[in-house]
Amino acid sequence: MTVDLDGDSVELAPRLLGSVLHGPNGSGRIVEVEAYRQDDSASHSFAGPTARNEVMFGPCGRLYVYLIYGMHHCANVVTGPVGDGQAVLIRALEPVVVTPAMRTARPKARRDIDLTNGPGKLCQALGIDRKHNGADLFDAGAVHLERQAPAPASSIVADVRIGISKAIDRPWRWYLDANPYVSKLAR
DNA sequence: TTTAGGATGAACT
DNA sequence: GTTCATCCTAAAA
Repeated sequence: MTVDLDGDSVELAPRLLGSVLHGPNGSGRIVEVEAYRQDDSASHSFAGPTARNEVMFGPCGRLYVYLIYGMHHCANVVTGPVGDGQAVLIRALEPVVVTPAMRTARPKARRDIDLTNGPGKLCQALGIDRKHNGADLFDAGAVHLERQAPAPASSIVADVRIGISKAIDRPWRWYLDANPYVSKLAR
């Protein structure tokens, strides 16, 4: 059941493109991801387990949610075996259906595009916050993941990650080519 | 259209 | 006290 995510985040991240993340306010298809590993100075898990990142070191298939810049939440899918701190950051979603709840949750979004085209935005739109930290994504709850067949390799673009200051050279960000919900395109 | 800077709180040094 | 896997607004071009 969860065997699917029991591997290396760098291998698994691009294979999550196309799967659907369900939240309290609605659902979205994953169109942009980034991989983070323990041997990666940009990862929260780099320096070992702490109170904040302990979910990353737990079983795969759980949700790791944290607060960034004092006001935004970011959602990650934990991968790999227990004791290995790695995860895949969900950077952008394409709404399956734009629900009234998503609109209400993101009054700043003028266009549908602005609803979920960034890691903080998608958490706000779907209603995901720290109370969902550690949630089992394979358990049919308010927040869960619906696996779909991986997107074809020909539709996936690899690029460097965004918003980090360390290990900036690793091409561990993947997104669906030409998808309008991708937060930032290749330079 | 693009760019620069501020907001805001928890973890960590 | 500093850092941060971001977003939004206002101002410049």
